[in-house]
Amino acid sequence: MITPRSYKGMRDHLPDAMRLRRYITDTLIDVLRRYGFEELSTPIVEYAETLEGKIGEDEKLLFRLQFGSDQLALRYDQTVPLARVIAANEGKLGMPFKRYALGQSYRGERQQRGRYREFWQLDADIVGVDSPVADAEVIAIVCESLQRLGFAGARVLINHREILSGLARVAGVEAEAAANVYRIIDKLDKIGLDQVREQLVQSGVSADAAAKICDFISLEGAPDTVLAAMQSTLGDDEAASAALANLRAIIENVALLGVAPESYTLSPALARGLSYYTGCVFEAVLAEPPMGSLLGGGRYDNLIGMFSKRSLPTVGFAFGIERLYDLMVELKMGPTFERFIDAYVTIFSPELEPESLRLASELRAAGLSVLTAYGPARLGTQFSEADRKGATLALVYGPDDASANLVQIKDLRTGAQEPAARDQIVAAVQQKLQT
RNA sequence: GUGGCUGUAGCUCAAUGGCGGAGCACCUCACUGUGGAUGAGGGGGUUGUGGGUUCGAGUCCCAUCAGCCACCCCA
Repeated sequence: MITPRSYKGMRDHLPDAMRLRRYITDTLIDVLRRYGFEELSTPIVEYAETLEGKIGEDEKLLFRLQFGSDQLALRYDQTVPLARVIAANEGKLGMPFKRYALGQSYRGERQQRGRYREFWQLDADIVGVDSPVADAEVIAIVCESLQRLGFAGARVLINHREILSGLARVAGVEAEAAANVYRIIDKLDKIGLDQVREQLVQSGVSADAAAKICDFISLEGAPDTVLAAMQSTLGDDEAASAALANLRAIIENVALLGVAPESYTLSPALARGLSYYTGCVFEAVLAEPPMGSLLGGGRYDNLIGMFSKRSLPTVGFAFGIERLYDLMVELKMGPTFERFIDAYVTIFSPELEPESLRLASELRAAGLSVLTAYGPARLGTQFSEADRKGATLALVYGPDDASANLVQIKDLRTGAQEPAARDQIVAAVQQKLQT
């Protein structure tokens, strides 16, 4: 016998889990469709060279595999494969191109809460425009989606990579040390300002520069206030000023798109790890319980250029389905899914089995989800199974019903039972389901 | 990848180094044309796995696997 075990960090999704997971992804995809996104899906396996050199230090987390002499890897996210497929099909797609994709990605991390080696993401991107309207649109989508799922308290944190670069320059940090600075300030929420200052100094940043950086990342308040304060620190840096103007435009458009002010905030400490981001970056977090970010995204204007002579500006993000799901289970959110089968057709006796199966067939042809018994059994047992399997109605066709041309329809929600004419059964069942 | 904690029935958890249990869930019956309630009965475990110490190990030791937490980093 083989021990039935699954690989660490990877989990099976049983029907109970899949109902909620499907609800989550259906809800999110519905929002994306209303914004005009189209589905574009790529393979899980890529040539290793496609993924290498795009994601930064975490490249060591790539699951690598070899088939014959082919050097392959499982995708680490869906963004890099998107860049590849866009570069190869640019002429067919028509810019700007808005895509979404639902699927697994793989990272060889040690498993922890909210972190799995196989995890599902719903990725969405707008390819081919650098307008701040596009950045604003994806942020609006994110806010709307979280609302729809019921995460009223979630907040979207927004920052800009070029503002961080400007901060590093203005503080006098060497270009090579900048990545380290981003990594440290990104931990502000977790370790606090004093620890950030300490770690900055430890990493070789001067006390003066560390103080400047800490002042900057402590900025908070309404976007206008924060932007003005940023401007006064970074005003002399040309690239940072451009980034501030860009971020201002994005924020203005987010408001125009109808997003409530309390659902997003500027967060000067937000850095995000993936090395391909070039502009605006954002993520969504929930204050309680702790779960890391529910989604993450930003603008990456140079990634497609790594696969093509011509680069294409792109902004995108990915929902973390595992985290959304785990949180919704923990917080008892989402529908209850008590009745997800329309009808269960009982089988009274061997003689009446054929007619019961015909009955089920008619209901299915009308588009209903129908279970049948797999043989005669005590009616009590059959009702019990019908209830357990989530049926709304149970149908009985017994000898008395057969001779009277009736079918008994029992509503398992209430226990009430009524007869219906055999030749009107589809309409009668549909009518019952409406109530 | 590094460090720490945990692992007993499907689930939640008991059991001083001395006979492995409870509640819930599941199955059968009371009930041969009616589920949820009630009652009676039943099935379930190599105590994650493999070694070791001991007269005796769920309990102590080592290894391993998995999960949780902290790093690292991230959805």
